[in-house]
Amino acid sequence: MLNRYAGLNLYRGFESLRLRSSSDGRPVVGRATLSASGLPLAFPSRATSRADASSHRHMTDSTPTDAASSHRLRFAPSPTGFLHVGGARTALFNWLFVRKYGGAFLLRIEDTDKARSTDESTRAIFDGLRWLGLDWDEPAVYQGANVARHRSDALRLLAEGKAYRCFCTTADLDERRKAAESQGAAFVYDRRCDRLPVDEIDRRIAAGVPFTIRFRVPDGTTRWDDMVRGEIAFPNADVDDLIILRSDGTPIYNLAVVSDDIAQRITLVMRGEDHISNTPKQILLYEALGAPLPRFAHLPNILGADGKKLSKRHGATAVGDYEHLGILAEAMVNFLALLGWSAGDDREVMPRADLIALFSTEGLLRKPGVFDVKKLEWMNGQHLGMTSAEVLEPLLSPLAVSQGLATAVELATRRAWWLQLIDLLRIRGRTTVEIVRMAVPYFRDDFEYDPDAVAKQWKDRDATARLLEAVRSRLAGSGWDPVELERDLRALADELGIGAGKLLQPLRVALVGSSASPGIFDVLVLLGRERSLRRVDRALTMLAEAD
RNA sequence: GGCGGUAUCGUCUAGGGGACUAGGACACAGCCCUCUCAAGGCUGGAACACGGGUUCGAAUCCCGUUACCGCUACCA
Repeated sequence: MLNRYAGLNLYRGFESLRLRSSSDGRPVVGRATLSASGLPLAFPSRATSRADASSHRHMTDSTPTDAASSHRLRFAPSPTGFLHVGGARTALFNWLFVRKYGGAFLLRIEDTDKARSTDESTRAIFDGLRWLGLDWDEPAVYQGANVARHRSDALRLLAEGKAYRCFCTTADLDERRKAAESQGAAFVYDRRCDRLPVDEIDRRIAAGVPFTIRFRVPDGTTRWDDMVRGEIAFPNADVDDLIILRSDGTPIYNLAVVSDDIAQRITLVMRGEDHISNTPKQILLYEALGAPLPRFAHLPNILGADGKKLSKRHGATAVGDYEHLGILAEAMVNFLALLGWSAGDDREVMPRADLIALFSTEGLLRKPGVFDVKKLEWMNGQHLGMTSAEVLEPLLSPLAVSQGLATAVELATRRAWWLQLIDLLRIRGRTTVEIVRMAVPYFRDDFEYDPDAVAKQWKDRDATARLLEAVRSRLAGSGWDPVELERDLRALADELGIGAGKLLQPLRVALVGSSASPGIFDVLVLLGRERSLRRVDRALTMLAEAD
């Protein structure tokens, strides 16, 4: 980790501030395009271009985009892990809002917790958003690049008497907190440092006693009209005097967010419900800083099957996990959109364009929802069925290659054939991974024969052998297209006096080793005459060999 | 503990005083279609947390209870 906070020189900064009555602090604008950590990733991708963003816009209906009231929303994840589905959902709603009503969707990486933030996580967040197709409209901002502004905002509050120095140590605070809790009481900071005489404060500063800066919460009640929950009010008495600047001069979350949201002129803060209790603190900070308030919207949490907030122990919770499981980004977006929002009618499966067109803040839900993987898979199957083979091919080819089914060159040479196979398989599978698995017998001869299918369809070995013998000679003389094959094979069944199924099922096992596959005549065409006959021959051999 | 939030089938939801013997979807079961599977169609079981109000009338409004979730850091 690079020492991105080097050179803060905090005590000097504090001193100079104390002598001055206001922070003259030249506004420090974060160098947004530069990653504080040196990541070469400031711009997301071509998908971020203005042109692209506006192409989304014209797909939606109406909604004014007059610059004066243009919305500015942001997604502000902390890079301490992979992009979680909860975070992805939050990002999606912010994105949907902007694509629907106009404005800008911003990305801010909250990397001020240097102990936990990693470049790898930042990359994972970019990858996840890119995969989902959630493009942001301005270069990503790194919060760590703005600590100077955060600090000057904190010092300004100090200078204006809206905050005070607190000399209490962490150890002391912990002890008092523990004591209060053991008596069943809620711990609230008793403002003892706010009552220190001026000369005592000066003495401690002179003695180099470390201090934090605490925001002095005013009397009254803080309320706001939450876009999803209606009015929420907190008596300020329940809001603790929060620390806004650590004793090492770095900012605390609530201050940093407010400072950045003001700087980025955010108009609507849409985030998870776990931030509800941070909101009064932040509103108070906006007011103290003299900045106009944004609107707030708190989305419900996403829960695991056990009803607890979704976390790693629930299994796959990173969006990247689902990408690897074979879920389509379109399906993931669709599914996530329905977790906390409803179109108001019974519409569930829909493409992104409809999601944008139908999105409305009215449809935002308050109740936490359980992440149901089964339904995600079903929805993915629906999307697979709606997506053309041409679109699916670039997704499936790498998988087929990595599974050793073929080389990329081979796939390219047999593209028409490959597309035809995809077309037959896409409505039968629920994930791309499953489709590739189903494709195995069409690529390789060493596929597995399903024991159950063999036991059931090749029960009477002699009879099956005679049957396949007949099928083989009929196949050898048949024209090789679905219509002729069907005609000839059905005729054979008639001649033999058996139902078509009695003939086709044993053949299916011979061809693909399973009792489930696309229509048998399509399978024959896909396999080709030579390979089909070879597989029948092999089945005959297997039937003869078996005791 | 304190503060805040939420409460309709197992799950996601529709519902916003009478159209509700509560609708749809996933999952589950059965049937149909059919060369199998998938898809599709049909059918079935399955819910308004509880208690008070308000009202001619409450899933819908109000209060309380309960349950669950979140927050309660010199984390974000």
